Amino acid sequence: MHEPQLTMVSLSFKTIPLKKTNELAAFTLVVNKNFRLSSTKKVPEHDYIMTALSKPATMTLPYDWNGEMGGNNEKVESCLGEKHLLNIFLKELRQIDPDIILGHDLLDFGLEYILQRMKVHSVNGWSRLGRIKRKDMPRMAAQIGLARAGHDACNGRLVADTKTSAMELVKMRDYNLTSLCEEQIPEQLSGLKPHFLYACKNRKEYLPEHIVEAFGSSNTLRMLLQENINDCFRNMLISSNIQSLPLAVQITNICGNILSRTLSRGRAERNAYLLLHAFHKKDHLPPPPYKKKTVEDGDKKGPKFAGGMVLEPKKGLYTNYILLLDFNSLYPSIIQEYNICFTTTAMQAPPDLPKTMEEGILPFEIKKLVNRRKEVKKLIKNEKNADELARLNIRQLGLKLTANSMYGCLGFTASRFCAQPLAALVTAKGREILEATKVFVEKMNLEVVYGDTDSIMINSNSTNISEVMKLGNLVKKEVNKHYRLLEIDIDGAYKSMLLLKKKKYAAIDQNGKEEFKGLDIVRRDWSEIARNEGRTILKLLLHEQDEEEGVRKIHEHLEMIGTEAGKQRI
DNA sequence: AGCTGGAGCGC
DNA sequence: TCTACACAAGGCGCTCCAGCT
Repeated sequence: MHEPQLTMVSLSFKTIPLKKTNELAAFTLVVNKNFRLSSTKKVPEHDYIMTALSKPATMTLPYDWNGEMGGNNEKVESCLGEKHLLNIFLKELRQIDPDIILGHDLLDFGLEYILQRMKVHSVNGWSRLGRIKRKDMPRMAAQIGLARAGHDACNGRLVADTKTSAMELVKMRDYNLTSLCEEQIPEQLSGLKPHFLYACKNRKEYLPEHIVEAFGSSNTLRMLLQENINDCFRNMLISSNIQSLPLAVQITNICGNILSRTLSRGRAERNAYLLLHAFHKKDHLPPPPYKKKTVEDGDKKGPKFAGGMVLEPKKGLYTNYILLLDFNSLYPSIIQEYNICFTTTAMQAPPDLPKTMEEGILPFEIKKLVNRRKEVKKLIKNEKNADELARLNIRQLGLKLTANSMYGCLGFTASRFCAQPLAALVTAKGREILEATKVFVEKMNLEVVYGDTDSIMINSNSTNISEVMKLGNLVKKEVNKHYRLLEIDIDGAYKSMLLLKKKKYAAIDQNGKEEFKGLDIVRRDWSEIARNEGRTILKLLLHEQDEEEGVRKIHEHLEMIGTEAGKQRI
């Protein structure tokens, strides 16, 4: 089917303090009338920009304000006050009639806020936010403790929220717009001017008092509005960099759910749709929807069943190669290997393996996802066209994410298909497999130094990488003999490793790449200096093959830090 | 000294 | 046809720290 051309607006706005709340002071809409949801293009396109500014209740506009941005003919629509501004906003929205609204933190804040301001001024046309004419506003957070009314009001349009999408797709410390710009806007992009990209990457944060100050002169006001315009482009750049829209389309195609919900809600609902379709197709009655039996049942803190196994680490500094093996997609594989399903397995504790030979619906669906991904990967190998390659890559990612989220949803009490006995059975088999692998590897006269859930680390007692890989291949071959489709693979080899505790280690791999896991230096609750110095010291230790020499260098470095700190230079 | 609860990681 | 209700939401394992008895 031909993909439709859609209209997208990127929305950004600024507010200014007013009594106990904030008043809407300005907004920008960047409009693109040729947007394609599946496009993997990295350079955003737009047709025009529209900016409007109001004279806030507590402010005056600069005496020489002429409503112009200067330079490139960008006009600013100047309004008499907030209500006027809101009406202009609705008028524009009506004219543009966007299919997609893009912005940062729109779902949990932005849209709700705008709706709230419309309510304050009793703005009549509020339902123009969406595509259904409505009389009564949906109830808002202040009334019922929820912040989804703004989204609800945008019915008929997709809301693409860079914060929500980034939280799902990329691991970061903070998801505020400034951090997203730093980390998710590329250094360079052919087709975009470097200085513009640089400006987008380095966002200027406006605190409420800075916004007030910006109204002091035409120049500073123009700078404020320019930043607001840039925020629109920033969101476009971030969105295309994390590819949240094409990925959402893929996931929605895979699961058969609703696109707007892929963009706004959690993963359990997508899984539920996939399974409901699967049950229906097989003409099989799905299990009754899971309902929490008691309040404690769902809300009680703490684990409801046992999870993965963590092997006791043999602590220490290793300067031989440590071989790293792990099972490919352990939990999805276990579901297939043992035919674990609602239709095959008794819901009981302790759980027991199914006796039936008939393939369950859950393993069948996972198998389909895995096989489809294999097909896509095959295509990727032979594809030369960059656009098509990007599209295929998104597709395989969607398939992988969907397969991997199945187990999580089995254990999730709010899921339609919550089945904790099944989740418990999956993890029980996982523990059994890891333990058996450890015992088996030790029987090969090899030393297992650590392992977590699906991985195992073996001391190779060798400093020769090709020898180590040979050993790895041997272990892999032997372990894989035990299973029908479960598969262990070589993940790499650590040239040196400092193993401190469960889930805490530092290492350098065969290619010189550093890995720091769980240590204080990767935790944000430690000061920057402690993290940096810890890192420096670990590098000294790991890169220095001679332990004594490493320790000497560390002492030297710490002396230096102590002296510098004493002089208050740090 | 020992507990509990949470934050923030790893998988 | 109208009103009230509630809409959020992958899992567990392992330190480590603060706060308490």
